[in-house]
Amino acid sequence: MSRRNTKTQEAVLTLLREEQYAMSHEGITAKLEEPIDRVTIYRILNRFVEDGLVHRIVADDGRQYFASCAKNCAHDLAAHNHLHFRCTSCDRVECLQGPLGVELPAGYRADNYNIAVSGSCKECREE
Amino acid sequence: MSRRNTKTQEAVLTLLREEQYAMSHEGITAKLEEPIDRVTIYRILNRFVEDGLVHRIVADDGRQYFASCAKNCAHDLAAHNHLHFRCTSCDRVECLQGPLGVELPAGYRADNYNIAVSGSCKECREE
DNA sequence: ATTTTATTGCAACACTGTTGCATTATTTGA
DNA sequence: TCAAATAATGCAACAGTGTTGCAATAAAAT
Ligand SMILES: [Mn+2]
Ligand SMILES: [Mn+2]
Ligand SMILES: [Zn+2]
Ligand SMILES: [Zn+2]
Repeated sequence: MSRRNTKTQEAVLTLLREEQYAMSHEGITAKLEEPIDRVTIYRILNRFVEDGLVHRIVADDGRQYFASCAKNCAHDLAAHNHLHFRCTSCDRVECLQGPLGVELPAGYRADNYNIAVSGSCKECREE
Repeated sequence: MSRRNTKTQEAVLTLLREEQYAMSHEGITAKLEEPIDRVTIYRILNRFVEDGLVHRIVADDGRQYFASCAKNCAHDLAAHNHLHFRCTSCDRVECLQGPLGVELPAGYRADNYNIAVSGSCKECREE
């Protein structure tokens, strides 16, 4: 099942690459000029994650956020072992700095990292 | 709005204190011998979190898990800055070891830590 | 051009968690 | 001890997020 190129997917990918924050489905919908079906957006995002173009963060608000993988992203598990910050005021989710030293007990295997902190970001606190 | 003592709440709290894993609403429901209304359980759990008796983890399956705070838990934010592991085979969520060195950029304030890793636990991998 | 099948849109669904409101039961304290 | 105040409960309805089924559409391959 090889992928096909569509305007729709291009639009979503471009959006994610231009945006410096991780975006929720809602946020993506809001920024797309041409309306795309909700379900289609979800399917596109899942495909992107599957293909390693994008990574998924589940924040403590229980929602999924999507961020384009960095250019230097090796697309391996460790590359996504970094901190995410969700500001409860502006509701933006940022990918922060490099890998965190997360160590599991012997015998455990990590398949996915989901490291998120919520609070208020610098910008919001300065008001 | 002071709290009142009820059998229902006792039952849930006892369950959480006896269980060594963080439990989901579903898991709690399954282990309660006397049936309690779904909504009541949710409300009880939210109260426990509010009162600092229990902490809430949102795993990357998007669901909430609840774990009794350790006896030595200071009930401050830092005390919950530890790793959680969800096994995708047995679906158990464990609270792991001590505080992780999570550093935020200057000017940010953390209100909640949600550090979760999913994968397979030792027990499941040994099969 | 024709065929193949990945992608889309729509409808319906599943799941988790919340809110409104009347009822019940724990506290308080007269 | 009893009555009043109100926290906790149960039920119904709702809200939000994400998924699945299926027919229609459109990209790619021949
Ligand atoms: Mn990230
Ligand atoms: Mn924990
Ligand atoms: Zn902010
Ligand atoms: Zn396991």
